[in-house]
Amino acid sequence: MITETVRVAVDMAVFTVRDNRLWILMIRRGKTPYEGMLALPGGFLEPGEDLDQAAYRELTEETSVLPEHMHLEQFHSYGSPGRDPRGRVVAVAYFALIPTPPTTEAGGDAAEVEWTPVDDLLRADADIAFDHRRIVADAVERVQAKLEHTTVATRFCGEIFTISQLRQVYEAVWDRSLDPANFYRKVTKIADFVVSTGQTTSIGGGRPAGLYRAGDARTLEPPMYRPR
Amino acid sequence: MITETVRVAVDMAVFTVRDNRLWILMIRRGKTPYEGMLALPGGFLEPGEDLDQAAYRELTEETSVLPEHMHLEQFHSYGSPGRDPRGRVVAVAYFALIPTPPTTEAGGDAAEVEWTPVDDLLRADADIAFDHRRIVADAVERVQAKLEHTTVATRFCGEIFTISQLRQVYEAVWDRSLDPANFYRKVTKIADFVVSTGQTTSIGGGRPAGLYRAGDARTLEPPMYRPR
DNA sequence: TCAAAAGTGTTATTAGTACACCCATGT
DNA sequence: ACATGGGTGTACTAATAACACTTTTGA
Repeated sequence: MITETVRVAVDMAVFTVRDNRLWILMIRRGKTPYEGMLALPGGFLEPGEDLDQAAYRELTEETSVLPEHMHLEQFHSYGSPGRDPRGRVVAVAYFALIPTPPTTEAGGDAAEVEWTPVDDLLRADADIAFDHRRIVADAVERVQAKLEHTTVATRFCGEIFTISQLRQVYEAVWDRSLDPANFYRKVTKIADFVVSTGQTTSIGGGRPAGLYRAGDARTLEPPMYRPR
Repeated sequence: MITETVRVAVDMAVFTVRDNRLWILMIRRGKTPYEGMLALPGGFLEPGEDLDQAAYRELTEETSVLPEHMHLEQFHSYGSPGRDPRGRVVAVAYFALIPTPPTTEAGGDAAEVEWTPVDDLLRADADIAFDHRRIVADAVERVQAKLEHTTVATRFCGEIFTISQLRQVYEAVWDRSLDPANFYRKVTKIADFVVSTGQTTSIGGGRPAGLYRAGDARTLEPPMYRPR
């Protein structure tokens, strides 16, 4: 049988929500190929390492976020023969959801890290390396679907948040505006999605909002269907 | 940097529906490791080959089914360091949905091919090689979810089918019984899910059933939510 | 007092569920 | 005639959407 050297890489699509928009962490490439273009952070699988471990390692090389405050999930693998001009690379792609505001750590390449609004990035004019435009688009779709029947939206918020902030997460990811009243009722009625802390906050005018933290539920019962 | 030889394999979870049950195609292993145990069909990625191409090649080595009558989709990759005792193997797993009754082709290993009901296979007593029990379980979950908002259930039927046969597919995959009357109305109301051929059939007693073929829709609007 | 955001009430519409009942065939 | 599955009617229930309205703060 003919053999071919294949390398396995892990590519990360790291998302956060800020200013009512969905942002993704990209790297400005400093060397060929695709020098000067935007690419997803990532790296090669190391000996003895699980895929999930590699993804977590790559994530912590770029950001400082505790495991319990984020969501990390594999979503697709990419292996077209020509996807990397340097050789045969199969990329296992992950997405991560982290709270806002994220702190970008000085990990050697820190100066090249760029947070970018996803909608801007996916418009045709952005220069994106490799097949990473497709990977980003796939990741966004997966995250949108994930918010419908899981509780991962809370991973975009900090430990404590208001229902309004949670709604802004849904609005940013789905790119749709939602009725605040109906959203409030639905979210607070779902068992163990959010739990009240009893405290209130008064940032940004208006009646103070109740403060909540993420509950123990991992799936939404019933789901939050996005409007069509 | 330390390098390690990694091989990329494609593993296939091939499903069909027969006798109101979901079946999966497994291989009885003829050599070590895991000799005599059941494993998913699969093989290594070949030079210059895309992942989807490799999956399709593996599928046609085991079954004879035309691309337009099946559904083939990647769902997860598995890369634990110890998952294959022969060395480092990252497996990209696909599921395929093919019509019933499937014809198993004589592909050299034909004698070792075994169609197995999924529920039997996942009961604890079955001997399954590698991490393939987990892969099968993941595949089943993905297929169940897929039937909710896509039209792939029609890939289990032949070119022409009755609404009742389509319902039996849903019942087998979801392992739940559905109300025939409500199912009929819902399915026929969704635009381009199924289209009537104008013909009827009279297999198995009772009033003859209308015959339908799959429509052009790929997503279900509205979705078919499985009962909780 | 006014603007603004939080949260509650109310109603109309729609989707889902249960099940009675008629239809069209083979035996 | 009767059993069998195909297909229609209909009433009940639950989820959704729209929006008026009250509450509680800062300015």
